[in-house]
Amino acid sequence: MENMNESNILVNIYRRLEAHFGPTGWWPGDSPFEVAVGAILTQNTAWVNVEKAIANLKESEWLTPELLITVDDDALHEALRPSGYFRLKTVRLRNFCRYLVEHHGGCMETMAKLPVERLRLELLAIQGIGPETADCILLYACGKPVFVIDAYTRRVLGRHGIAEATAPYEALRHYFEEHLTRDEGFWKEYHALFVYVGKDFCRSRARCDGCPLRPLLRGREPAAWPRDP
DNA sequence: GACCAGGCACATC
DNA sequence: GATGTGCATGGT
Repeated sequence: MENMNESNILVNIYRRLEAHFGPTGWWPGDSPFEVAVGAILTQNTAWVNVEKAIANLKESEWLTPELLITVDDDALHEALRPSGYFRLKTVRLRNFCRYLVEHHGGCMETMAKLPVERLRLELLAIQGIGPETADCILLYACGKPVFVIDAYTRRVLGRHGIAEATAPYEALRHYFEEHLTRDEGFWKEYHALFVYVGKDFCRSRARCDGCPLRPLLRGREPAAWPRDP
């Protein structure tokens, strides 16, 4: 944290968001495995639809890596249908489950014992798991200190001129990781709060009223209303 | 009826 | 390296 000014700005942003939204308790889920499943199913999908798919998996008692690998194709399609992209997500979910079973005996806690850098590379090597999904699994399912970047994060950064919203994923991740105290509980909440403020206030110019970041960031906002990266 | 939602892989230029 | 497209459903 060599640049204390930058760190202070980010901490102040967090305080504003935390004061406005309160604790988010992210990520919702009854187990690390369920969190990982949710991370895959929520790709480009509203969470409310993911909940329906996860409820289907629980109802069918398929919410284990071993069973998700072996259940019937059509049956899994139907279970995942509410979360969209169901053919794609059937494949992606199974890719992750096969990795978990073959490399860690199907145990998330065993997987989480790997060093974060190595585990991140292994997750990224799975077809269907990109940087955001990998980091959600690392942070919320494994408790690893990685800062998740998503479309909402970029939107908030762009709207308020906090950082270069179109910067590469890794550049933004490192920006937060270098300027914030390394604390996975803190980072879990911070990412969730970016999603909340991005949804409620940064979606359009018309929704800016009452944004908890406006009093703090006035003067730092870009002259032009940026488009989503 | 367009647009968006807690992305990713792949093709093409 | 940037840009475009397919993937699917449900809410606004």
